[in-house]
Amino acid sequence: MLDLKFVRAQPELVREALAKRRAAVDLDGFLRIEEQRRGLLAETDALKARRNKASEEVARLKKSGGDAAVLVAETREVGERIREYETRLAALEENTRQILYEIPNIPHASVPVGEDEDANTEIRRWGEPRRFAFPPLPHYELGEKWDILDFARAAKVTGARFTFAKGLGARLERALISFMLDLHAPKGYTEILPPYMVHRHSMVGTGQLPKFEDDAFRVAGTEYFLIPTAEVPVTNLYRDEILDAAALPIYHCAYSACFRAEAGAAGRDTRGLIRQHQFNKVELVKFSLPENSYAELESLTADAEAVLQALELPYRVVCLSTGDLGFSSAKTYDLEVWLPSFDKYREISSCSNFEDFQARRANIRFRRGPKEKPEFVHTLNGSGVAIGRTVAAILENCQTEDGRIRVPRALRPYMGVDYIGG
RNA sequence: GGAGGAGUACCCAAGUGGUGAAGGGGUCGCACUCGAAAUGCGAUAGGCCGGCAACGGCGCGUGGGUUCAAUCCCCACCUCCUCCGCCA
Repeated sequence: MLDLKFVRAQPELVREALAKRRAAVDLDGFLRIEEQRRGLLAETDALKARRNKASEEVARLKKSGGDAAVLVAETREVGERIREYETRLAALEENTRQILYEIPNIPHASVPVGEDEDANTEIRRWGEPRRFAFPPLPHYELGEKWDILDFARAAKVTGARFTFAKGLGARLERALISFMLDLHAPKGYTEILPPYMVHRHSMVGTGQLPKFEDDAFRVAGTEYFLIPTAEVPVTNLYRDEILDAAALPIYHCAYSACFRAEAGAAGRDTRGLIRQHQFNKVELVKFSLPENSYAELESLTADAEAVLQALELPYRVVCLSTGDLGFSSAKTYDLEVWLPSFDKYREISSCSNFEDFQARRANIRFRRGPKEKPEFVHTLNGSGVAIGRTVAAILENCQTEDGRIRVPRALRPYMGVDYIGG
């Protein structure tokens, strides 16, 4: 959520930012309603001031044995007008809040301007895509070949976009989770195992709602949502709190299952592990002083990259353009891992600085000193990294000519084997 | 799921319809002190909204209601505690 005062003071800046994002928001309409709201609020407050004064007078009269009947009758009318004004005010407030909740964040000045992912800029590459002396198999064929991934039975038991991992496949998921958490912990990330369901307010807090309700799974008969990422519960950990500046920055890492309805993704990535309704992910979340958040974004991205480097998986870092940037983010680096079967780099991590956009929604603040006014923290997060896509990347990048999978050295202590298959 | 109890500030806690929401601890400031402790004095309901400001409004878990006026009365909900039931 943007700062209402900022929107009012700098509407042209906001308009420009929205245009860069190709976001359609009726800013003039919003400002008009917002002005009405403030006018009505002032009138309502004035009426309330009158009523408060009159009530005090009634109390005084009654105490001294006087007759307050006339004043009471007068004030009753004021009360009725207040009620009427408040009803109209509530409607206007609901209106402005709804619009404000659906205005995306303003991209940082360093974000490349462009319509879509074609305008993303490559920042750096690590590793060399391997040249295969044989035609590499896609991960889903390798997974079925060694009976470590079972898509058919998952479809039978649950439906499309679900998977059973079996044997060393299940072990590989578990190994990756442990490996990643163990890698992040020494860098100051306190591990969190969060609830996999949250209420509506938390989804609003991080920006998934109200605009993207179709993308989320709602548990029928409840107000709970399955989390699309651990970002939601972990960022909301400190909602409605005022943190001590000395406690910042706060780093958390969290493993969770993630659930996504993938609305609008029909026909895309239908095979394999790339796009599932349920997948595992280790997430990194930071709470930072505003002045440090861009430095924190760089180190967060480096911490996510460390995972791929340790697993010897070639990747590149791209900076998302204004047209490709997520709703809540001011700046995002995607890590894209090399996937031989696609002959392409595919997203495996997304590292973002949300500045105070989520903090304002979730009301997460900090205080610099005992007498200082609270300020909003900056929140950041990044996948560190998506487990399912890492499994896909390992199977494809580490396959041998006979179709076995050479386990990356860093993972062997967790796997207990050097090869999968054979 | 059932029965009972409770939610007031950083913590404990009083307040049962009427101007300022007691008191204590803690914290901050000042005094005393070489310094600290102890002591004394003072401050301390955060915060949010509107306003250039003066100031006004909101705020006792949340949302409604009754009333000229609600921390207080009524209704619903949320959370926590105790007991019962069920349960990995």
